[in-house]
Amino acid sequence: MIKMKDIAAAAGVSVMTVSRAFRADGSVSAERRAAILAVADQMGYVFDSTASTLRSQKTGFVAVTIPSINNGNFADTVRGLTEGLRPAGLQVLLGYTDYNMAAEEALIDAFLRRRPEAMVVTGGAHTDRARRMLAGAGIPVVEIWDLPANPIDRVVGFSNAAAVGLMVRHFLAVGYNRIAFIGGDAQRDTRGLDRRRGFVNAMAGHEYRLIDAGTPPITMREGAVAMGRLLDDWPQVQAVICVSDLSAFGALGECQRRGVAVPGQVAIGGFGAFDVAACAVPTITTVDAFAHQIG
Amino acid sequence: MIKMKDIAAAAGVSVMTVSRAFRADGSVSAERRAAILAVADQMGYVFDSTASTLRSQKTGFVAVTIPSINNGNFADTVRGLTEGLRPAGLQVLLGYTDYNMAAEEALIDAFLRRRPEAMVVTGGAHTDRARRMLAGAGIPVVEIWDLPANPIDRVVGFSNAAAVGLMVRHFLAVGYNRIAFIGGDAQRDTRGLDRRRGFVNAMAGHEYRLIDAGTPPITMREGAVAMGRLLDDWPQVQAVICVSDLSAFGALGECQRRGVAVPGQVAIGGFGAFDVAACAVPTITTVDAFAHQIG
DNA sequence: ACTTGTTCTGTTATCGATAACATAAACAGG
DNA sequence: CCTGTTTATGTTATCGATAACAGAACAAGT
Repeated sequence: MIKMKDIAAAAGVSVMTVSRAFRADGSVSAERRAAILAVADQMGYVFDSTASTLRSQKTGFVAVTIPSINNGNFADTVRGLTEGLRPAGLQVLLGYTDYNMAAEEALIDAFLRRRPEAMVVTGGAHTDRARRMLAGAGIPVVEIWDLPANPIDRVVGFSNAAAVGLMVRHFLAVGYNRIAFIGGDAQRDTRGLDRRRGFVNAMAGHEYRLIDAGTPPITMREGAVAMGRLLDDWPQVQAVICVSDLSAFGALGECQRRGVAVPGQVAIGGFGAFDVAACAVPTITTVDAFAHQIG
Repeated sequence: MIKMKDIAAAAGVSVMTVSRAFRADGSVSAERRAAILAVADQMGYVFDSTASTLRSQKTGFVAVTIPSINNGNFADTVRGLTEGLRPAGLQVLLGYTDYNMAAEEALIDAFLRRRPEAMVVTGGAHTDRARRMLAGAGIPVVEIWDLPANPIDRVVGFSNAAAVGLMVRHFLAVGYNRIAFIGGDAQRDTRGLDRRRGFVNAMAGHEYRLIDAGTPPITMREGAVAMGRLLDDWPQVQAVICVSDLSAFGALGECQRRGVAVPGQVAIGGFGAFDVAACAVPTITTVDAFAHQIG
């Protein structure tokens, strides 16, 4: 592999001058710089940022962990991050945790070895070791999509509980009193848990049911299955709030297959303002978390 | 920041022994290794892979470019890649191109500077410079989701044209003769273009329409708009094939809003076997590209 | 006792760039 | 014409780990 030394020799300058020519900070005369870049291009040189990184202690990237890449909300957040970091010359190093705190810990560990200049993690719940690693990394840490009780460093998020509370109050105001919540089990998805908690709190004094749809992320299919169970167990249900629009869409489909009128007989709400909520017929009531702006 | 030298001093061994202890290749006696790791853990040491990378010339990651992260198909492929590379100790460095060859070139350039051990790119169409960079990088290059006429190196893909041809023949066999294709404009998404080409070829001798739904990726909303235009212009249409399940779902919604029976009056086909195709009521005919297995 | 091999640890040089410092030439102002 | 400043370039040491080589201690086989 060709390196700066070779370019320097071919261009008749020192290695340092080549290095400066690549940095484009104006400290090399214009014609010399052009000549160096031409030589480099002609020789097929590719800048080696591994060496640059070691000496300058700048990796030029920000590590980001999200629960799942197959989720339009987190994808939007990552797009926002990528766009926001680009002007600063920073790239996003992306990893996903599968809604699993142990996997998150392993990912954070692996990322920190690569010396990111900042770290963005989704949610405020982490293993103790993960918290310690993040706190001791000496870089900015941002927790997103949540409002942790004791944040590690910075936070860009919202209260998932309050957001669902809003929807519950909306449904109650419209006249639905018997409402169910479809969500995942308690172990993993803490944002989903917060939403459930928000639901339970807001439903105080009203009749409600909680349907466990399995292990997060709850898919469309799982939403449909859960909706079927709900309709079997509690036919009087007037409205359903699902942990996300995807499960809400599955629930909607199950209603349609059973001939249950939506929203005439049962109203359906979701979370996340996914495209599918707006394009479904009928549309699904949802909460927009402004995923892109979080990024 | 604490480094190996500090661990070595604290543990009373040489730096090299600490390095070996971290590699866990059995070349350090078990008790000494345990002692070193204990010291490192107690001192909060975080391995610095930027230095390791420079000396060993191994970065431990594979760079992957996909058109969009907000797409279940590519997300599945990335999951497959991540899982497949994990046993080899390799991580995925992910970037997205927004279906834009110039952006892809910039991304490939940025990735190659970081010295990935292999490179995976989606599709077989690249700028000349991107092709040259990939071919000259001295690492394995894999083009996926396509069957390029002249591959750069390795290929894991399928013929998008042939896949849509299958669906056309299926529709013709079922008795639909007037079929339309909803897809993106010609400039960017070459896989979408291939699908359109496959449609046109398979429809030879039959009446068909091509609806331009805008710039890829075609969203659910754009699919709905395109379907509206199609129904206005060509009410006799019997079946529609969309460039992906997302636009197909949008098209389905438009039919439902207009009271057009699906599949009674118009049949709808998509591409990609997204969850939404199976959960929609009625379901959407689709083609499964085995996205996870490609990864 | 001697050779050979295995296991464990240490020493030195190095990966490819850049920070920090040094210097020569050009320039400006009095 | 001199001095102080700016501009453009070069020299040296260094980032933090690991490859390559070397050697000591010990076991096993002849």
